[in-house]
Amino acid sequence: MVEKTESIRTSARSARGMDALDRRILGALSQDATQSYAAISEQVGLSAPAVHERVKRLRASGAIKATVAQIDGAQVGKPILAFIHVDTIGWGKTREIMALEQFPEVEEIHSTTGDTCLIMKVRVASPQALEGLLSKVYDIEGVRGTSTYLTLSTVLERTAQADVTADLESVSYPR
Amino acid sequence: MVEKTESIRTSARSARGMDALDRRILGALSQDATQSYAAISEQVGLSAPAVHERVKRLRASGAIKATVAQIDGAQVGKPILAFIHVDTIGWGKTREIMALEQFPEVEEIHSTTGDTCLIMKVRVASPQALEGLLSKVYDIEGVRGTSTYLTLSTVLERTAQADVTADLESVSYPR
DNA sequence: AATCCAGATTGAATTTCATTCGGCAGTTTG
DNA sequence: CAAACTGCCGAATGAAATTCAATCTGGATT
Repeated sequence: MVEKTESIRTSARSARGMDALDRRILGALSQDATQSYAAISEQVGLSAPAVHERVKRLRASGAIKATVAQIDGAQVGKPILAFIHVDTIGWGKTREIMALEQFPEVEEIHSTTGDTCLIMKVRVASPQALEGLLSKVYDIEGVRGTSTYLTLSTVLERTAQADVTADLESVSYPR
Repeated sequence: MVEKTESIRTSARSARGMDALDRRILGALSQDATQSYAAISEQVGLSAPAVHERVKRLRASGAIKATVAQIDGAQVGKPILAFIHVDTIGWGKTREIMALEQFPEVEEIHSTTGDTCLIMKVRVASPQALEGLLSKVYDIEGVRGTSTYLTLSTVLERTAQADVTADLESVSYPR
């Protein structure tokens, strides 16, 4: 019986949805993850242990994928940010694409619609490094061509994703 | 005399460069910023207060731009990730581009080279939301046209930037 | 060449914070 | 209607961040 209740409890917990308080917590953490649970609890109107419990759940469910430090690329010797569009023939070549993960210069790889099938976001130290990276891409079988867009300036860059403005009125403040 | 020494001290501190230990600390924090200074100190071969001192400096210098939680877009109701290329006529229209920052769906805006002048990374809840966003872009004066690339799957997504492999041998371990 | 000075590191001390525990209210289930 | 479960709060505990004084090292000045 004990095992049965535990399994039911677990499934009920994982099936639980996300409410406005969770989204507000995510919004706070997506802007500054260094603030204490006490500070967040004041913003969302909960106690610190309650916030901690929810954050733990959000981590377990994968809603919070990771907590990381954002590094200024220019200060670590990689001032060049570029987007590379890769034109590929057919599919099933993802194994070789995966090999690009070995290069720390590659920050993102997305499979997309459109005439170009792959979009890469790379950050390199020099034009030579970019050239070397492009040659590696060309070596991949099935790559028809590439288009590179050098970033001249970054106007906006943020990670905030939780939309808080939707249901603020549904938040219940205690006391 | 006293004032002179102080000014020299300040300038010397801010002009201080970044060594291999700083890069290793950045590498650790860019992968997981929740780990304690004690854990990082074991990785880099320093004491915990020394690591803390360096991290504080890295924050002040801007090398660590922020520490944020990475949110799973799909779990917060925004499953659609897309890149929008904006073709603009001339320049000086950045004021109106800045207005796009008001939309939480817009995560990044880069001014780039190539036939398209602007690359945007957006995360929206629905095709309708994407359509609404595109109509806002079209309303901006000087926008000639746009190209949208829907992300089918994200192969790689990371923030690690500090290159550690470069100068490991130059790291000096105390004692 | 020797002395002095600035910066960095260390280990200990302090304080803040994360984490756990018991108890209670609201809600759902049987 | 009762029982159980979920989620919250307040207090307590443990660990971690943060500060401090003292020491060491490297470099510049005299």
